[in-house]
Amino acid sequence: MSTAASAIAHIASIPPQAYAHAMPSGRWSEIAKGTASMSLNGEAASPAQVVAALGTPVSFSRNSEIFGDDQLAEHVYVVTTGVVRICKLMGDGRRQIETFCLPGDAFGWETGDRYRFSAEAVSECRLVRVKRSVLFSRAGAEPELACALWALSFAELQRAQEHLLLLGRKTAQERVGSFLLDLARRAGTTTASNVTELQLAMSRQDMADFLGLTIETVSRTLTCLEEQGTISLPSSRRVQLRDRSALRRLDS
Amino acid sequence: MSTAASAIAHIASIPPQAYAHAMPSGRWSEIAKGTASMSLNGEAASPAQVVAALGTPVSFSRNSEIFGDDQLAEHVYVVTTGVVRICKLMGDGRRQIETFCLPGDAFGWETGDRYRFSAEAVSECRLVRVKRSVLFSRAGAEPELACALWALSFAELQRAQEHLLLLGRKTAQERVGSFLLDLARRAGTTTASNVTELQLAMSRQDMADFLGLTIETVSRTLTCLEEQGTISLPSSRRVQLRDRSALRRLDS
DNA sequence: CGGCTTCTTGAGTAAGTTCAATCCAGGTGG
DNA sequence: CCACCTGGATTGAACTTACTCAAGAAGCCG
Repeated sequence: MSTAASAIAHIASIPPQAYAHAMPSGRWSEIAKGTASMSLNGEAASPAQVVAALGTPVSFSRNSEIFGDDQLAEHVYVVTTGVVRICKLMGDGRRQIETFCLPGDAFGWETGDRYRFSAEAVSECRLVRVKRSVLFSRAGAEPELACALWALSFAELQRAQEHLLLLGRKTAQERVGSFLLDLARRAGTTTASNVTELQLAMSRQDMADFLGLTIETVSRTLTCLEEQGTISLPSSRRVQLRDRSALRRLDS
Repeated sequence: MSTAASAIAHIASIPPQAYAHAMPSGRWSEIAKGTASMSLNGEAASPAQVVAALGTPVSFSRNSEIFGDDQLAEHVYVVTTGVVRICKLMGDGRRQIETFCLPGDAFGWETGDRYRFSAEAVSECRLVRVKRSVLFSRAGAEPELACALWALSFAELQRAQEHLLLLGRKTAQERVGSFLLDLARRAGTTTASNVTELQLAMSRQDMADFLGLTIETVSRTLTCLEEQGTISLPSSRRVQLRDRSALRRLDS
């Protein structure tokens, strides 16, 4: 299979959008009206697909680094399968995970010439890598692409803003509850018995660094939610949401 | 003075950029190269000015609401003078201030049709109000405007990402220190004796809700920094940065 | 079955919160 | 001019939540 053909296969498999509710993107003129759609070779396409069409597929293995902090920023990435963590490190080793990128999410946006954080594969993952120079030089001539860039980075902004409230003002229970609900919305599968189940790609340490807690607090909080009957934990990486209203109460 | 003429006066007084270091914006084709500039009637212009050129000036008095959470999102705003706080509220009254907008900053970005937070004037302030419908319908035809929109909302994203690290992983001292340094960079004035002085437009409560702390902790932390000789507090709303290296150590 | 990593649990501690007094600056009115 | 009032800021003491340190348990893979 040629690189181009394989890229097309990748693009087709990019899901509609992990954050669809926050992404009524499309042509600029349509954002104002709230109706919006994009196209790619005549087919309807999400912003992620419009961007991914300009790149080539790449794969990364579990825990490998996609790019490092302060590295020259040459590419933007769109996730096809798997999970990526975007993190910032402090001098003494404290780590904050800014976000987990799921299929359909894009990362690596910069206005400067260097990345301001690092990106690592949480699980095996397949991405589409797009040259920034290609993206930006084309955006000038293609309003639809420009709009897609805006929509994708704007989705990041919304996510970050929600996360500020979580980190600034929520309790440990609320943080874990919000996290589970968010993951369920973006990547949950609902079983026959109407129970939503989650496969956690990330470790407890990753969750802790995302939620601004310690690994022990995350573990204890999950146990506590299980004792309350809000969730069940068939195994440490699998979570079933038993009482969504209780979780939603935690989400505020 | 006609509205148009007064708008032009406003635009001219919008500062280069509060977050200049994060905004090498300009034409799309130039972002990739790292060189970039915009123009307005032949004059060089910042993204904020390009956007503000399409709006009309408005004023708000201290503590008045500019728009509320869940309100119909019809406008984007650019700050000319004064300070605006962008906040999210939880059901029980807990508040998180996402950001303080200073002259040159823009706020009110949305992809949906409603605001997802409220905006209030911290001090008397003058803004330029731009219709979203105008902005977006023009962006399709004017790549330079599209680029300005992207640059402005991207500046917000970078600020939010920095703030995530602060809220997730920093101690009270580090939070207050980072906050003071950030304000100094964006709005500080350096006196003859080479001491940077800040005028705080916001109350201790605002600072607390921005930093994810309580009002008492903010107050105690400032007192503590003063006792260490890092800052001095001629009055509760004026801060002098005495030992910047100590502050930078806190900023990590 | 070791030998590894990851996760859980427990006990003690510390950072920051809560509640409750002041304190202080800046208007207002006598 | 000064007493009074008011909203914001500071300080103190007790308390709580989440952290730290330490020990086990549970998976996972050779």
